[in-house]
Formats: sequence, structure tokens, C-alpha cells
Amino acid sequence: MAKRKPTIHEVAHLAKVGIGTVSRVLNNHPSVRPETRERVLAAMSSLGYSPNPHARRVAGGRSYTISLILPVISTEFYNRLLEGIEQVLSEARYEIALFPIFSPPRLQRYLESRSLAYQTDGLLVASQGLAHLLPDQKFPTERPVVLVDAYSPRYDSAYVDNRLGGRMAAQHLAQFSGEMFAIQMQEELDELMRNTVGQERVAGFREGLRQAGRKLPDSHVFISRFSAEGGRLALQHFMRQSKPPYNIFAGADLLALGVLEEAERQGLKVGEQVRLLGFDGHPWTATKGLSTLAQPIEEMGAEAARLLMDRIRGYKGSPRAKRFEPTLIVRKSTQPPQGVYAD
Amino acid sequence: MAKRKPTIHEVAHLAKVGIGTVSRVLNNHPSVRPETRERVLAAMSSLGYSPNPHARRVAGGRSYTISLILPVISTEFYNRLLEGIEQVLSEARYEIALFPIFSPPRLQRYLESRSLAYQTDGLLVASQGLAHLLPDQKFPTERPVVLVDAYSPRYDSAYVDNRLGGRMAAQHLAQFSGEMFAIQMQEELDELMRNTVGQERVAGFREGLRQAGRKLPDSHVFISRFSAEGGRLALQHFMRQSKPPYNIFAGADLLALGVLEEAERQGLKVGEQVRLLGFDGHPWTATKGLSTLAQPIEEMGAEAARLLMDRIRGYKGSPRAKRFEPTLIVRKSTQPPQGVYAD
DNA sequence: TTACAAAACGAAAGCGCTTCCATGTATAAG
DNA sequence: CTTATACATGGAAGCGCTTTCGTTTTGTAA
Repeated sequence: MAKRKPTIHEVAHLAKVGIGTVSRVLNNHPSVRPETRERVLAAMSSLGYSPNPHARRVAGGRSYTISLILPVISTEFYNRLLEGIEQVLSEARYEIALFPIFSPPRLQRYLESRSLAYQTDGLLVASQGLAHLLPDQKFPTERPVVLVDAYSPRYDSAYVDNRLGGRMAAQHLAQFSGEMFAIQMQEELDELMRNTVGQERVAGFREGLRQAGRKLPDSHVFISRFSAEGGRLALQHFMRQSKPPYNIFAGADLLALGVLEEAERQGLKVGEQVRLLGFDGHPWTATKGLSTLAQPIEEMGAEAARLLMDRIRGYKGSPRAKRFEPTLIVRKSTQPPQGVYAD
Repeated sequence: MAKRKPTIHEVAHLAKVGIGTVSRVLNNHPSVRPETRERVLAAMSSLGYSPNPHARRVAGGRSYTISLILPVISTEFYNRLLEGIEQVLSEARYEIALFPIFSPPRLQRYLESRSLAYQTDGLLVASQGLAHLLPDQKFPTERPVVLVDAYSPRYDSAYVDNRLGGRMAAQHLAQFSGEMFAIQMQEELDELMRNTVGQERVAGFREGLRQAGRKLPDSHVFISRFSAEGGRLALQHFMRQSKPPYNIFAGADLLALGVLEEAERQGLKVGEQVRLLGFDGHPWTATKGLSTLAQPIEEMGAEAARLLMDRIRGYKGSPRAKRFEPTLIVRKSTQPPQGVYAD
């Protein structure tokens, strides 16, 4: 028999206070004297107390949980996003329930009124173009909804300016001689992932190149699924049409990784015959010497969480959008003329 | 203002019964007269009532939720698995909380005592080799644990015999002339995904080929990440070493898909110059004419859910293992001598 | 020191359920 | 027709919290 968990009453008794005070300590209510709070905290840790979240939910009339709806790809991106979200929400003693979208019917079920997603106090939606799937492009819920890594005029959103990222890539790569190439990622899961991210980045890239007076023929854009192997195929494809040097803007670090692998296999020197710029700024790019456009993923997640908490706390204004910009990090894959590239 | 949700009291009042009876109807308690039950059910639907799960949890002392811990790959597989699990659990009025393992530290956090995963009534773990990460190879929880798509002597498990699948593949492909090849999938996420599935399938394949007196040189095994593009690279690799026909056992349908794509690109006729056998039995293999070893994924999920429910209901016996076998489905990618392959 | 507002606190009243116990009703046995 | 037994039911108690309300304590100004 597992010994029963201690309750708020035992803590109150041990700390010689009422249960109301214990609850106030739990919820960071201001009117508790510091020394009382200390005493309560001490009692808690000596008993190994942790509050029963279910009781909290029924008493509070809220679930103290939010739903995060996200696609099942790009592990690393979503891991970082979650990191940022969690940080903000845990301060508010909120939990996150994850809803990976495995398929369109499943999304529908998530949004049905009996499901867990529906029982939460708010929705964080991290899927581009998800709204397109829904009637009226609106989520069928009374609860607040915030988009993250996506933009819509109907909802609060926190997103990165991918188009700008593309232009920054162009600006950076334009310094080099040789032809320009791009790898555009394309998600496959039918409508669900009507992800415009890949398009936007490459569109920005194209735009930037035009401004710089450089060309990007359609045949120099390789459309790839989101995998390292896609990057390898892309480089093979480019090698079939042109001679080095190749200036390649990979729509994502993972694609760039594949290019690195294939370049090594083909004996091409990265930084000279292959100049390569990724997108995402994942930690491992540092050790690989990969230049990249770093996205402030964690901050974006944190901001989205804040927007949602504001709504949950009753904020009623019109939708707010928080736009983030990527940061260029230059490493040896785009062997810079000198140090960090300056604007 | 959203109108307050109806409670059990309103239902009781409308149906002219006590709240106890309503609760009994909710929980399928046997001692409710059919006509009373009807009346209560009618009242519920006329009020649009649905029970408050949080209240249920605090009153019942259980969370009526189980955790499903799963890797972030192979969407399709886990979608189907979830389908099977859901079916069983929803009958028992249980919810599923999903915990995708984005990274090892995150797994640790999931298992920490304050987290949601810990608050649930049981764990369903769908990750090969996950246990290896943990001290003593045991999950740090008092709650029942059931493995799905994985086996361990310490826990109840439901799994598919991958080795057998490999042998079946060998038996099937051995009818053809030409050299043998295999694509072995390998997960990348460090320890986390120490997934032996790919190995087992290929090991079984090798074993079966040996019994059939056929060879599988090491150089004919291409180790690939889990992506369609991996399959394309594999075929390129095989083409560099040998001439057609190629008899290829792809460790997964997704890899086989890549082989199909590359074969078309290279102008190789599938079923003649390239004989290809997948693994998984995903629905789309039918339209692609891909032969495959179908796994009873949904059934496996359902069975795992049943094992877990048994434990939650108090079953105390020693670990039970439920083994499933794949089924060979022959299509035109392994142009059969005649109809369906018979044992 | 007294007077009074503000801050800190204890305890009671819920939150919406499950479960238990007492009561009532129908059926079987005597 | 009576007594025993099972089944059906209503309602109170209780799950562990939050929140409100009223009381006590503290701090501050007179």
C-alpha cells in the first residue's frame, strides 16, 4: 500500500496555520507574511507535499491546463518551442497537454467537445495553415486561441518573419560568386501541413537575390521533404546541372545537414565549392560549422504562452501579433570575408 | 458569458431521480432499471450534459487518464496505434494524455513526480529501448506500466514479432532470381531511440535467406534514416554495386516508398528489375501496388490498452506478453508467380 | 496611549462528482 | 399471506482544493 499523499490539511496543521493560508502560499497570493510563508513552505517540504491538481481544478472551476496542438515533424523545433512555452506556463502553475496532429480526422476529434483538448483553458496552435482546415477558419471553441509560428488576423500570434529570413540569406550569399541554389521544404501530410514556411523563405530569398541583381532559376530550386536525405538528393540534383561553386540556401538546418553529408561524400569542400546557409539555428550547427539563420524559437514560444495567459486572465482586446526576426550566424560553411557579417 | 454547464444535479432533477442514480448511469453500474437509465440518458441529452472530468477525478481518487509515451517519428504507425488504444480506453471512459519524446531530458521531466504523466493512472510506453535509459531499467512509478511495440520481461507487453517478419520476407523473396538487398532503418535520436526494430527485421531476413540457401552480403544492406529519401539513396547505392534484378526488403513501407520513387526516376520496372517488399502494411501500399508485411498495429494497441486496464483494475499477476505476427500481402511489386503467396 | 484602517489569517462554504448507507420496492420462498 | 432476499434508489458524506467572509492582528497617525 502506498502511503496516502499528504493533503493541505496536514500541511496547515504542521505549520500551525489555516488551510486558507496554505492555499494562499500555493497560489502566491500577496497577503501572506513572509515568515508565515516560510513556515508553510517548510512544512510542505518536510511532508513532501504537492498539491492535488485535480482538486485544484474542481475547486477553481478551471482546468489549469492548456492544449498545444502541433504537427508531428521537426522534433527539434518543437522541442525548443515547448521549452519556451513551458517556462512561462509553469510559473503560472499551468500544465500543457500535447496534441500531435497525426491525421486530419484526429485533429477533428481533438477539437470535439468531449475531448481533453476541449476541457483545457486555452489553445496554443503551432501549425501553419491549420485554420484553413476549419469551417470559417475558426477554431470551434469558446476558449482563447493563440497561434505560434503562424499568423492570422483572427487570433493572437507569435511568429518569425520567414520572408525576411530569406532576404537576409540572399543578402549574405550575394557576396559570393557562383550560381545560387535553394532547397525548399515541403510538408507532405495533405492539407494539414499546408505549411507555407518553406515557400516564404525561398520567396524571400528570390526577392533578395533580385534586389542584389542575382539570379535564381526555377531549376535551381529543389523541393524536398523535410529530411536530411532530402538535402543529399538536392545537392546531387544541383551537381547534375552546374559546376561548383554552389551557393545554397537550405530552407532548414536539417536539409543543410544532408547537403553537408553529400558534399563530403562527393569530395566537395564546404565553404569553397559549396557555400551553405541553413535556417533554424539549432545548437548542433555550431559544431558542424554551419552558417544559419537562427530563429528565436524559445522566445517565440514564451511570448505565445504569455499572450495566451493574458487572454485566460481576461484580456479582451483585438488580436495582437508578435513578430520575431531571425539572426544571421556566420560560420565556416559560408567562409566569411571577415568575421561576422555586418549589415 | 458562456452559460454554465449543467451539472449532475440538474440532470437528476429533470429525470426525477437522485444524483446517485445519475452517477450510476454514468458509470454503467448494473443496478439501474433499464427504464430509469433511459430517462436519465434522455435528460442528459436534452440538457447537453457531459460530466466534469475533474470532479470525477477528485471524487473517484483516480485520474481516469493514462499516459502514452511515444517517439516523434513514423506518424502513420503511431496514428494507427493510437486508434487501437483509444478504442479500448474510451469504452472504459478513460482519457489518453500524449507524451511525445522530443529529447531525453524531456522524457526525464515527464517521469518526474509532479508532471502530468505521473498524475495518470497508468503508463503505456511505445518506445523500444526506452527502458534502457532508466535506472534499473524500471520506470520510476508505482503505477502500472505496459509496453507496446516493445518487449520486456519486467512489464506487460504487446509486440509484433519482427524477426519472424524478416524470415517471412526472406521466404517470399527467395523465390526470385537475382541478388538480395535490404534496407535497415536506424533511428537517430541518440540512446532514446535505441530501436532494435530495424535490426531485428534484417536479422530475421538474413536468417531466412540462409535457410533458403541465399546470400546477403553486408554491402547489400543499406542503413538508412527513417525517410522516403533514405529509400531513394538506398536504391542508388545498390545500383552502384550490382545489375538488376534487385530483390529488396525494405525495413518499412516508408523506405520502400522512396525505392519506388527512385526506381521510376531511374526507369527500372518494379516487379521485374526491382522486386520490393515493405513492412507495416499501411493503407496506401495498396494503391502503390507495394507488397508488404502487414502489422496488426491497431490490434496491438488495443491489446496493450486492455493489459493496462486489467492492471488498473487490480490484476496482480506476473507480466504477460502478447505477441503478434505480421501478415504477408503480395502485390505487384513482388509480381507473384500466382495470386496470393501460400505458405 | 488610543483609534482606526489595512493587512493577515482561520474557517466555512462550496466545486461536481463517487460511494456508501439507509430506505424502499419487487420477487422468491415458506 | 407472511417473511426473507435481492435489487433499486435517494441522499449524505467526502475527495482536496479555492474563495469568500468575518475576525484578529499589525501598523500608523493622532
